[in-house]
Amino acid sequence: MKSDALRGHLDALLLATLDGERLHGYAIIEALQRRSGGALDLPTGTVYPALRRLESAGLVSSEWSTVGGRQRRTYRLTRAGQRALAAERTAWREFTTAIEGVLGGGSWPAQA
Amino acid sequence: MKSDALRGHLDALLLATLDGERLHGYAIIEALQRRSGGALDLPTGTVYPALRRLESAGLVSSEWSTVGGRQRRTYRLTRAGQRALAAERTAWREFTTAIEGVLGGGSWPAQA
DNA sequence: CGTTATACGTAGCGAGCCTACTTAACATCG
DNA sequence: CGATGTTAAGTAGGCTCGCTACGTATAACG
Repeated sequence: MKSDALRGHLDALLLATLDGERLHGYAIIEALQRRSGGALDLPTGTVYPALRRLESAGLVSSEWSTVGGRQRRTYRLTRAGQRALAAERTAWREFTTAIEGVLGGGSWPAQA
Repeated sequence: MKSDALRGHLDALLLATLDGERLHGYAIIEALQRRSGGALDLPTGTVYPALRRLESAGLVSSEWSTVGGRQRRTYRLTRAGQRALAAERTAWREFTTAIEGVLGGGSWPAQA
């Protein structure tokens, strides 16, 4: 998978991963792998800064917890994050509809 | 529509637009608007350089034709371009499957 | 004690789309 | 005939954002 295909959709992925559960960064990466059937394998250098961005945008919040001596920063969605997630899902549907309108028919059977 | 959502999918759009018909740049932009239901309104500064890239990659070829004194560069898919389009369509399906695996269920009903 | 896995993080690069601009022919209106 | 608008093609430069390449630290395992 081309890596710039993700452009503009990363936030939606992260928000969706945190929908309904609290996870720390490393676990988010693993959850993305699992849910995408192995297609998404995001490097830490992609995910951690993105989580920071989301936090400073007020869409997620985080807490430090020390588990077995290791520091883990656990994230969860804020109220605004849940709203943003809903908006992202709508935007995703509009986006795929637009692209598939073009990719779709190929020779394009006019109005159908 | 966020403009960077397009990132990495523009080539697929252009190739698909040229699938089965020969168009010049301006007409490609109009065709994209039409087929996407108005959602895609790409500026010339996006489309023209992209077409040049595709041409130097051997995926499209172009011919100058002078219509009423105006120069029009008409593009069409090459054989390699048709193969690339098929690959792009497959990649698109994989991409959306991956994203929807994450966005999809929300609280994620495990295996279904 | 060395290596691997877990876990977090930053600096800087690069691809690629967009903004802003330029050029040019023709049509229409005043 | 000059001005304005439409069709048509193009380039230069900027900016965003994910990625590569690092660096840090603890625990587990041999």
